[in-house]
Amino acid sequence: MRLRQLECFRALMLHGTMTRAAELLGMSQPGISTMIAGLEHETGLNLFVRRGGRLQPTPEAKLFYVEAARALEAAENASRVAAEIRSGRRGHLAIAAYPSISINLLPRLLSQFARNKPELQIKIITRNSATVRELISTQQFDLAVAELPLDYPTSHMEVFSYDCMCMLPHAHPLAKLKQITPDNLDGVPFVTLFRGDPIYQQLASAFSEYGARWNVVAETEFFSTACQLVAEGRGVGIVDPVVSKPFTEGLVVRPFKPRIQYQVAILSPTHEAPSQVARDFAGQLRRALRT
Amino acid sequence: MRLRQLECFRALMLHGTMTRAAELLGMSQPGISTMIAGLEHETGLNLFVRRGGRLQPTPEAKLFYVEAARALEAAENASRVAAEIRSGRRGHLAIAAYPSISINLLPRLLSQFARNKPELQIKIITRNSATVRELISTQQFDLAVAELPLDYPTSHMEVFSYDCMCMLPHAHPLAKLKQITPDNLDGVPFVTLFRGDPIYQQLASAFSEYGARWNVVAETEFFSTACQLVAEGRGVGIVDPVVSKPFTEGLVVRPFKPRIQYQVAILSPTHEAPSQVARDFAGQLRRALRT
DNA sequence: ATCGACTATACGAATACGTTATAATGGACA
DNA sequence: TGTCCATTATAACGTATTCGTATAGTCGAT
Repeated sequence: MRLRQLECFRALMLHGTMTRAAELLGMSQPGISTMIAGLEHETGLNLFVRRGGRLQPTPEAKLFYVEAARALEAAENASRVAAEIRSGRRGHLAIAAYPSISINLLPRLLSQFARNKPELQIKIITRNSATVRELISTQQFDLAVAELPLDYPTSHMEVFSYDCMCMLPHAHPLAKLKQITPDNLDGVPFVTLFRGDPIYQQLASAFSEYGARWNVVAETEFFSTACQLVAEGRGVGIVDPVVSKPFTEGLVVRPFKPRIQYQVAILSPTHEAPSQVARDFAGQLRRALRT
Repeated sequence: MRLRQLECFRALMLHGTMTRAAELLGMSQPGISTMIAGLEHETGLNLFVRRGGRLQPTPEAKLFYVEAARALEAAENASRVAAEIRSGRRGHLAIAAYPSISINLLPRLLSQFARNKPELQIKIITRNSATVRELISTQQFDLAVAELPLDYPTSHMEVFSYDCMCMLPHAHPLAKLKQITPDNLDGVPFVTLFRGDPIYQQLASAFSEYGARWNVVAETEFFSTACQLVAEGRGVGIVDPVVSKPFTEGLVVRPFKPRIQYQVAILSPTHEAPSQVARDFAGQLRRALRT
């Protein structure tokens, strides 16, 4: 039993004559005739009685039609779903990300990506970078974004490195400088990430290298929190130029020397091949993180 | 998208390798390979990644599989239903019949016919012969059984004629005769059908022809009722030899002269072709009525 | 009787299907 | 490292299916 036969059968049942069914399916009348003959032969049912040169569906045809239509619809549905999957309109996209990126950049990118994809199920789970690393290794997510370094390296990792910028409140006197160095900040109230963070360590050695006093007045977990403190005038601070950009609105941002490196990475599952949607979105994410 | 492709896809998803899928479907491995390649090409989906010379289903394949399996099952179901229809295991059989036949013979035949046909829906509607005639002309039934004559003739009518027999209570003195004539029954209490019935008229002229006194002590609507009265010893009567046979158990039945003719007919819908089940059962019925 | 609308059959070309033979790939193991 | 084993992919080829055109047959209506 072939789908084409069922299609012809349905058209014939719906339109009464082979000639019209043929028009509808864009094929010739003899084509329909042979299709129907084949279907009758294969099913062993007399689907039509030829009376007066016309076809009349038998009771068997009416019974069979119900199932035939159902099967056709299921096949057509499968086709449609294939198209949806292909175009990324259907599928699921579970992303694990560390907090800073999942607050603003990720949802912004995702909602743009999901436009025109009504059947796409999106999940964002926010965890610290270590947990993200674990989640992706247990294949629970299609894509993950974590800060480096990770406890142990992963294959399928795409790294993005940034040089952190110095951020100052709007009317800060140092805003006139093109570039900030630790000696400019000697004794200036400073908002930084926590002691355990690589950023903290890099800053500490930068200040000691320049022989400047690092006056830490606040430690935060995220850049976004630090940005808010700086905006409130609590001090100056340091921030990455891309992921945290949305939080530096209204602040003055200047290059910082020496280089304070901040790295994030896009991680993919190792054992399972990533889905097309995941690859597509990874592309979007890559473009955004490269900027 | 062809069903065969979906079949191969399913087998491959379920069994992991093309080689095993091929075995399962009774075809060669290259056959599966080209089928899958065709499916991937037509749907535009990368269903499998070739890694390490093995196939690994992509997330897209898993999504698509759900719909593919559904479509396949629907098609297989249609096939199965076709087989059921063909063998008469599925369908409906609505029969209109006049009372005498629908009391015993029809249900007996039907239940025998419906054995091994679990999905066959049976309907028996009992009406007098005139109503039966109308029901069948309005195409409400697949088959009808009515007594003749009908008010107006119908095409697709198969007539069965019987010579009525005389029935006597068990120990009746006339039981010793091989054949009964009206003069044997001169003045004998007689149970007959109603005055409007052709049987009544035939009996009346038979008795008058033989110059015998017809002593009608009871009029009934059905032969079956008459039989019961005769069994109770209320009198003798007349009965058809086939349809009413089940009711003459324990009675003495003898040929009657002159011929009292009783006719029934199997009627088929005129406008619509009868279903295969209807034709099949008509055959059973014909055999039973001919006996 | 002829026309019009329809279905069935014959035949040929393109496509699909499924086979065998064979190449290519990669993992396991000595 | 090389060899064996299991797997997938490709090529070549015969057969079946599909669908077109041409044409014949059938029936009802005018």
